[in-house]
Parts: sequence; C-alpha cells; structure tokens
Amino acid sequence: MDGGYGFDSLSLRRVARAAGVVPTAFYRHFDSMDELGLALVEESVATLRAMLREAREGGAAADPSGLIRRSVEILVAHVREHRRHFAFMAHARASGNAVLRHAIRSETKLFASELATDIARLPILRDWSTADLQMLAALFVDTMIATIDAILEASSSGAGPEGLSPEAETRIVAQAEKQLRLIALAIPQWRSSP
Amino acid sequence: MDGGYGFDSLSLRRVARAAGVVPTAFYRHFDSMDELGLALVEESVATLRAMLREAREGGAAADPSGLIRRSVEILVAHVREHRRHFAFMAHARASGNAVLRHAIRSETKLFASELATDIARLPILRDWSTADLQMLAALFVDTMIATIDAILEASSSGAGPEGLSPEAETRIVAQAEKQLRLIALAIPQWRSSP
DNA sequence: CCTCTTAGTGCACGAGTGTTCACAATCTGT
DNA sequence: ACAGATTGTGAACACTCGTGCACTAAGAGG
Repeated sequence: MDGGYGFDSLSLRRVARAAGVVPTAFYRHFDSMDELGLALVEESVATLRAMLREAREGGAAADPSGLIRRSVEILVAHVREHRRHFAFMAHARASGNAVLRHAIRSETKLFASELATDIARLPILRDWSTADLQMLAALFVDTMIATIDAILEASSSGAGPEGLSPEAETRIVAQAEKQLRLIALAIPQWRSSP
Repeated sequence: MDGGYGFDSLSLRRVARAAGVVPTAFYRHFDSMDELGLALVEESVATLRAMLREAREGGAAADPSGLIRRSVEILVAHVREHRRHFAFMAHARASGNAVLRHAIRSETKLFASELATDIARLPILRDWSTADLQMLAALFVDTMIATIDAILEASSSGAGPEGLSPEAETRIVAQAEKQLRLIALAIPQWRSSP
C-alpha cells in the first residue's frame, strides 16, 4: 500500500535496502532520518548555488529582456539536469517533516536575500529602499519556484519515462518569461518609499 | 517517532482512533484514505470558492490600489479563519499522495482560469490576448499562494499556540500588497502580443 | 412487529517500522 | 604485521499499519 513519493514516506529500512545493507548499518552514517534529510538539503543547495553562480556570470547584460531569457534558460537547464534535487526540495518544502521544512524555508529566504543584494547593483534600482529590493527579489524567487513546480508536475504526470513533453515545457517556459518580463516592466514605474 | 504533520503521515487507524471508533469502521464511510483526502479537498475548495465570491462582490472598485488592499485583506481573513483548510491544501499540494496532489493542482488551475475571465472584464485589459490574461492571472495566483505559505509558516513556527505574531503577519501582508501593486503597475506598460 | 439497511465490534493475519546489542569483517596507519 | 578504528551483520523487541471476516447493535419503513 505504501511506496509513496516524497522523503517522508521513505523509511530507514528502505534506504538501507536500496544501499544493499542491513538496516542497523544505517546508523553508521546518520544518527537519524532527519540528518539524512539535512544532508540531502545541503547537497541540493549546493546545486542551487552552482546555478546562481552561473546566472551571475551571464549577468550584467545589456538588455534586460536578454537577461531574463538567459536566466530562465539556466533555470530550466538545471532543473532538467538535477531533477532529483529539485523534486526533493519542492516536496520537502511543504513536507510533514518540520526539520526539513524549516531548513529549506530558511535557505530560500537566504537565497532571496542574495538575489536582492545582487540586483541592488543594477542602475535602475539605484535608489530603491532595501525593503523594496527584498520585496522584488522575493517576487522573482516565488515566480521561479512556481515555475519549477510546474515543470516538475508536468514531467511527473506526463507520459514520458523521465522527460516531460516538449510542448508542455515550452509553454511553461514561455509563460515564466512573460511573467518576469511583465514584472521588469513595472520597475521603472515604481516609486520606492522607505 | 511518528506524529508527523500532514495528511500522508495520517493513518487510517489514527483517524478511527480520533473518531472514537474501531479501525475497520472507517470503511463504512470511505473506501480508502484517498477518498477521505478527496473529501477534504472538496470541503477546502468550497472555502476557497466562498472567498472568491466575497472578493468578487467587493470588486469592480474604482481605484486599483483599493481593490488590491481589499483582496489581500479578504485573503488573510479567510486564511486566519480557516487555517486548517489552507494548511491542509498547502501541504497536500506537494504531498507524496499523487491523487491529492493532482486534485489540488487541477483545482488551482481552474481557480486561475476563473480569475482570468474575471479580470478580463476590466477596461485596462480589454485588448489583452487570452494567453496573456492567463499568464497574468497565474502570476497573481502564484503570488497569493506564496503569501499563504508565508503566513502558515510564520504561524506554525511562531511561539503562539494558534495565532501568529502580529508583526510577522503585518510584514507579510505589507509585502504581498507591494508585490501585487508592483504587478498592477506593469499592466499599462504591457503590449499584448497573441 | 418484523425486516432490511446502516454503522460499529473483535479478532486475527501478515507485513513493515525504529532501535538495541553483542559480534564479525574490513580497511588504515604505523 | 599488528592494533585500532570504521563499517557491516543477525537476531530480537515492541510496536503500528491496512485489511478480511463473521457477528452484533441500532434505526427506518412497511
């Protein structure tokens, strides 16, 4: 009856079985399931940081439209290449496991903060208050997360074995780009009030 | 060791125990846990629909800023009043249970579609393509969902027994309003290309 | 009142779970 | 090659879990 999807329907014994090892040997490597989860979070976060680095290098672009297109491309490339990591975090984000949930939430906040200081360098945002920069960064991050969710869902419910239908991905990516471009369009109109 | 949070760490036996009934009596009411979950989804969706109705009645407002403020107020009021329903859906949305996950995802899409046809009546959006309206509605819905997530997380990790710290809620609400106002600011700038 | 449906009971089974403990193998550095 | 750490083993414990089955209490309609 079990055989569930996410991390919290994953038992110590199943992990041991998959590792080709007797259950008790698990304790030689982790004190508890929570610590395994935290290790996975760390590994996945490393993936995210690599993505951010790549995006930053491709940044400082001339036209904003190109920057958005490029960022989304990097995003979907990473999701496709590290599907397991993203799926794990997307699930654990709303998981029943409080430890994992909070770890991921705080990591997400940190991520948004870094993005905020990143975009603070852009000339258009020169005289925005820090609070407003945080708000903008959070909006970007939330939109990205929603996009990731959409990709993961489309690829899991799709017919394909591992990959998602190309049309679905194209549709999702196109919408994400539109949304980000729309937000960018609002930036010059905003009067930042601290 | 268990005692997890969400629906998928909820066993048939625990439900029966909480109902003051022997486990096998569960089957007199539901064929499986999945059906219980679907019933809960239906109930929660009814709550959402009530919220939409209320928002629609308060809609057709003169100034857009007032509309946003009012919508967010209605949102947080409903979340506070039906915390259980929102928490259930927020969790099941990324749950390990595929049946619930898909039920909620499709309900969310339907929700976004309804919002799209709703805002299509606004004069400012008169000559937007339907695809662009969907994209805008999805952006609004995703932002709302992110806000709900933030409220739920703040209220669960907070010190309070049931309620969240008022400052945290104020901060979240203020940010959500800013984000929605920012998006609204972009609307006149968008040139809709079908 | 008697029948029929609905809701609840008790028991039992097989399977899966986390964790403990003493023990064996294997790998490492000197 | 030998001592010490690291990693793996096997059996056992005390659970929880979903589910099948025959049986009973309770209420509804004729």
